[in-house]
Amino acid sequence: MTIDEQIEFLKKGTVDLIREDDLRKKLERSQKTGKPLRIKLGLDPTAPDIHLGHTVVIRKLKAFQDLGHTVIFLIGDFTGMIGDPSGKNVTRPPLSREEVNANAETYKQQMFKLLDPDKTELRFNGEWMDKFTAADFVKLCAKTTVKQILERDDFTKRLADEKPISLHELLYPLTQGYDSVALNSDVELGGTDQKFNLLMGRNLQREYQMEPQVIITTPLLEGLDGVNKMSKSLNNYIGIEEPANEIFGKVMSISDELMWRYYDLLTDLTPAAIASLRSRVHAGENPRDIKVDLAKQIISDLHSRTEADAAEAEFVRRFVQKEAPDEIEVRSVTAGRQNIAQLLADTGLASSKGEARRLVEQGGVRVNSERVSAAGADVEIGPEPVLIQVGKRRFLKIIGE
RNA sequence: GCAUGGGUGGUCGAGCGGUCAAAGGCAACGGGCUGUAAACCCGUCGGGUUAAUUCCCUACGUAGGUUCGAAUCCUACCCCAUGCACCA
Repeated sequence: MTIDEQIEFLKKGTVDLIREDDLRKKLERSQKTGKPLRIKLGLDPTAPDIHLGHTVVIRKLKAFQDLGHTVIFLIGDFTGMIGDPSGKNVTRPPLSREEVNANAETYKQQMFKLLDPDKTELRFNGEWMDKFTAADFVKLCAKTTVKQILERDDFTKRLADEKPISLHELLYPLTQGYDSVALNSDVELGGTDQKFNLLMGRNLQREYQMEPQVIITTPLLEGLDGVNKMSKSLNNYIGIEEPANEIFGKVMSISDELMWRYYDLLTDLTPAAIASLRSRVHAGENPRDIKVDLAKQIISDLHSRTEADAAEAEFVRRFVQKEAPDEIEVRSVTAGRQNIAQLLADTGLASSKGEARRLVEQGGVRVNSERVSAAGADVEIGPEPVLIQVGKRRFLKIIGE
């Protein structure tokens, strides 16, 4: 690829590239000297549960790797104590060395589903931050101004809303920025929400007489609801380690509109290819089929092509032909006649008896595929397994003993 | 420390002596429509109990109190936010 093509490739699906000229210079130099660029991605030491939202930026890292550059995961074990300012969870208890290491392992394991381990470095900012003395820290603080820090959107807003800002939160961008100095990074990636922090790294490098890093931001992926950003706490996410069937189902439940967004950010299709899919839908093709392809592509990346095919087959059987799933958990209870509501509560299919009653009354419960209409109904539990279904997706087989 | 405003169900947020298991929104769950789309519509949404919207228990920061009766009033305490205290 020519440098121009590389830049096009790297730019795809990004929001900010600051600055393109700097990137060009770095790429050219790297090509000439054969020295790979150092691409940094900062990670929180907690929550090692990566979901599809994170993969947007990971895919971009992969793009750099494919061009021969080195990816550096920077685990913010020190900054983790601060917590990225967001108004909530302003301080977090420091994690132990063991916990941090365990989380780092999980990161690796999950990240390497997409990335090449040989071109990846894993670092901790504790390496240098733990050695910082109070004097060092003061010197670091001297590199910026209060006004500059308060420039950050989040702070500006909270100030205006009379919401609290803890002093230490102001230090977050500073320590994160310093990591770029310590790592001598050429490029730092992050979500658009990280733009301020990334720029801080650029500024600090300049303060430390270094060549400033290029920053690239990727959009925040909308969650399954299509509105909020994908996050675990909103429960609108697809985890990177979820079983293929789950992923398939979740992808199929997104809106047609959101599907295009996912195509843009989560597949390797070129913009032109995506446009042609769009025109097929315009021409009357069922968007469902296009969505099936999307689901399969995502699963292929995270699992394998075979699993993607299997997930599709299972999906068709379950939801198109409305048959029971392949594998259903079997539970045994005391044999005999049992009240249906009590049974649902006992087996955990409903969280309480009242809840169970409601489910039955609303027609959400089937026993051996027959809808149960009265909460007072009894079910005979014998040696033959009884199939209980709650809603569309919860199944359990019960045998009496 | 002082002043002011706050602490309500998963969450946001109303209620400010009875009709409050507590409006409304969001989330969640079930049903309908469908492509398990989304949107939309209907219903449910503390726990137990009943033939029943029947009765009981738990719940509005914590602990006491006033009252026939308190999420609502009083007292103490805890917690949170903002402002004030220096420059003036």
